[in-house]
Amino acid sequence: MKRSLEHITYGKDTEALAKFAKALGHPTRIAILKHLENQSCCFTGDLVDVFPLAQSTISQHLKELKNAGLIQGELKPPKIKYCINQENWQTAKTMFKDFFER
Amino acid sequence: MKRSLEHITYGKDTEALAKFAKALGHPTRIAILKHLENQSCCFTGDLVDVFPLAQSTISQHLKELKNAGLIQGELKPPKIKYCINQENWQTAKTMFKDFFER
DNA sequence: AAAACCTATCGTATATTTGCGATAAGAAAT
DNA sequence: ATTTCTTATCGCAAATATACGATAGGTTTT
Repeated sequence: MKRSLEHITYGKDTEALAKFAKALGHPTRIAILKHLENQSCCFTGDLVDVFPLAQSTISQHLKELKNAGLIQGELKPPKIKYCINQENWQTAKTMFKDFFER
Repeated sequence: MKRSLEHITYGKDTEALAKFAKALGHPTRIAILKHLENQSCCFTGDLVDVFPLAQSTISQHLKELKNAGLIQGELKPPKIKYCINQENWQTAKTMFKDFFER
C-alpha cells in the first residue's frame, strides 16, 4: 500500500458503526452471537464443541467480539463465562436501526 | 492455513447477515452509503470528489457494495448512477433488526 | 507438589482486503 | 475518426484476517 494519505478519518459514528459491522462480518461470529442469544451466556468450551474449529480459533473470534464490545467475559474459575454486553448491544442495535432508517 | 475442514457452512440467514455486515465493515463504505442516503443517488465521480481516495479505490468499494446487493448501478451514459437497492436494503434492515432483537 | 482442566497467546502459513497507478473499455462530443 | 470523459479492471505491494498446532498461564483437584 502506498498509503501516504494521512489515514483518513470519518465521523465518530461512521467509524463506530463500521467497527461493529466488521465484527459481525464473519459467519462464525454471527453464529457465536446467535448461540449466546439463546443461552444468554456460555463458556468457550461449549463453543468448541459446537463448531468444527480449533479451540484457538474460537478464542480468537471471541477476542474480536470482545474488542468490538459486543460480548464480555466473566471470570468463573476455571472457566470464563461469555455474555452479550447489553449496553453496547443496545448501542449497536440503535446505530444499525438509525443507519437503515432513512 | 491448514483448512482441511471442508469449508464450514452455516445457515443461509447466518451467511447472508455476515455478508451484509462484511460489506458494511469499512468506514469508507459506510460513508458512501450515508452519502447515498442523502442524495438518494450519485455518480462515481461525485464520490471521488468527496473522498480523498483514488478513483480506482472508490470504484472497488462500490463494486463490493454492489456485490453485497446494497447498491445498484444504472447506466446513464457516459456516467453511472448509483442508488441504494431498496429491496435488499429492506432485507438487510430486517435481518439486522431481527438479529439484535432477542 | 503434581496432575488435570480450561482458556489465551504465540508463531506460522495462507487468504483476503485495501490502496494505488496504469491501462482498458465504453459512450459522447468534436 | 479522433479526442474526451467517465468508470472498470489489472497488476502490484502492504496490511489484515483466518486458521491451525503448540505452548503458556491460571485454577482446581488429587
